[in-house]
Amino acid sequence: MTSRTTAPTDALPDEPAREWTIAEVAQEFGVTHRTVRHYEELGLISPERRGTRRVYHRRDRTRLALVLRGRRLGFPLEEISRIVNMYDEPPGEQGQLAYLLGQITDRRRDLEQRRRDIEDSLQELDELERRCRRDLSALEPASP
Amino acid sequence: MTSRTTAPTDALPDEPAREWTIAEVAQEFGVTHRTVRHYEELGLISPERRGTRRVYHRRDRTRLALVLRGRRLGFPLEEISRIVNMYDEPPGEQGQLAYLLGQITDRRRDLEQRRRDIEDSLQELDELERRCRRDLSALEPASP
DNA sequence: CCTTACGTTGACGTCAACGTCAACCGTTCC
DNA sequence: GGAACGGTTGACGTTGACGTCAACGTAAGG
Repeated sequence: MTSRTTAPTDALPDEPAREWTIAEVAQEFGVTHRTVRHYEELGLISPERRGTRRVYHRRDRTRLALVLRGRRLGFPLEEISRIVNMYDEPPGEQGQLAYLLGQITDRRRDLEQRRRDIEDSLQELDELERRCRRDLSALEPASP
Repeated sequence: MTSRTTAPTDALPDEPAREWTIAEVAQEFGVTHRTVRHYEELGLISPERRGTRRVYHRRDRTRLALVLRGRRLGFPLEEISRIVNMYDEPPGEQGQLAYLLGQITDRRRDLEQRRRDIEDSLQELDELERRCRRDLSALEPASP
């Protein structure tokens, strides 16, 4: 009940190995089942197949949360794919690791730029609000 | 020379009323002329028309900068349109102002959510980098 | 056994944000 | 004066991120 859509970032120790259907994850994350399947087509998540049905585990939910955060930030899904795959690759050899470090640097630069953009936007919003309130109080000096 | 694409946020006092061609603004802002025209079709900028040619003024550059910042943040252009139009509307009457204040609140909420997402992402990147460097130093204890 | 609910696979549709191309116009410069 | 250059207007193409629809499978409940 902490957030509007049930905030499924949980890892409750009492549920040892829960499983979820597509309808459950879709609803909990506030997306359609089509979106979930689309992400699977792009390799962003790969749920277990039990017969023909998809079975989602905590791992899938973790990845989906990462994907949706990337989406909120406006990243294209292909880039998101590379990002989430950075996180659960095996340690790898030195070339891989150096490459990964480079990717990390790039991503950090990008995110820091975005943060600056956001700070600037917020500041300008503050300014605009001040002007707005000033104009408003100029219209009616006493609140009716 | 502060940024890669000449950072055209200037307002040099020595140039009293400069004008720009589409090629100039496109190059300085790092977009194509098609993009600039597209933004005009959507009403995001409205350059002067001298005969058939477009003539851009500081006002257009200011708006374009706002638009591109919104784009970097991943906002859809339609939403960006509403945002930039918030900034240079006339003061308006009390209903308008109240509405505007509501919009400001909404935008702020959105931006703050994004900022949280970015902070989280940056933290996780830090973690990943630490793991990465640890793995790397485990491979070659002395740098060759 | 039949319905109902949920799930699955294509496959086509859509919408935003441009890219690309053709055809054309107006200066300018040799 | 004509060729090159930059600009303009359609108009169609493309890509990403899904929406939507049809047709079908299957497990559960009455």
